[in-house]
Amino acid sequence: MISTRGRYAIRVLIDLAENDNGGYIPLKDIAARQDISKKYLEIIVKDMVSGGLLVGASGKGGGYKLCRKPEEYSVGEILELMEGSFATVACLADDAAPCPRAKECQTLPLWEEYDKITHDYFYSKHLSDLL
Amino acid sequence: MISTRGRYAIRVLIDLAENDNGGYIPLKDIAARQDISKKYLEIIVKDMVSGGLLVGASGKGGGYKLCRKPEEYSVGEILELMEGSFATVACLADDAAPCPRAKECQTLPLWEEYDKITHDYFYSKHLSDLL
DNA sequence: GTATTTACCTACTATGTCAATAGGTAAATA
DNA sequence: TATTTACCTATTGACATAGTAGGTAAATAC
Repeated sequence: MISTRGRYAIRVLIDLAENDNGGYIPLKDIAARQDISKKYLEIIVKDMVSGGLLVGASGKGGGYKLCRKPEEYSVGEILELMEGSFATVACLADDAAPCPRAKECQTLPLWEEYDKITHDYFYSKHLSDLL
Repeated sequence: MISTRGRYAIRVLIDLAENDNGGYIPLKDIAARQDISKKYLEIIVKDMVSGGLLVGASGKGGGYKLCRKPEEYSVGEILELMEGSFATVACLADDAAPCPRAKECQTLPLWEEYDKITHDYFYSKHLSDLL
């Protein structure tokens, strides 16, 4: 299940793309337009900055703006950054302990194929497709 | 993320299919072979019986057995029963309150398409494919 | 008809994650 | 100097997950 972290991140990027005026856009405005708690968005946006999805500037006239063109953001990259990974079962998560049953596990290929479908779908979609 | 409820349910069905001897198989044996807590499996298996995935019989010689042929179980049906639904975002869950933003939401089609891909994938796979 | 084996039932619990909130400090501009 | 903004640390309530504990009811074997 994709959480608010990933979903809100995408909405922030859409908002920034559609309200782009060349300068920085204050989080207050984004939060108001998107009807999301500004305080909660701060946490999410902070991770987006450190993850290289956008840049921030403090002080008057500050705010956030995109650091790439919308077609250069894949949805998969955004979700993977915000959700950790989109592994659909625990044993395929990035930080999972190696499963001792993996070799003979009859369900593993099912999850692996689904993970691949998921990966391919979200990496084929870009921010520009959502505008 | 698919939880142990759905994953263990599939493993129980695989175990029953592969150890089918025409009669009932005690949960104790399934739990031992699959290395899953029998107590926890009781909860899962109970829901599988009430959901029509298998039948149980009490007493000596009792246990569980499949009530259909393996090719008549779709993975999608199993997961949907055990996980509630496999909606990938909260606003598409079966019990979700209608989202006031749905009409103008620019991300909704992204999630809807992914939900459809997920649905189609899991309903195309059957227990017989996993044996 | 008693002992044994099995399913089936209700309740409880530890742990972790999610979705925030609270209350600040630092930086940049007017 | 005042204002606006990002940025930082800590805390919280609600809920889900993955179990555990301790029983009762049903069916068969002897």
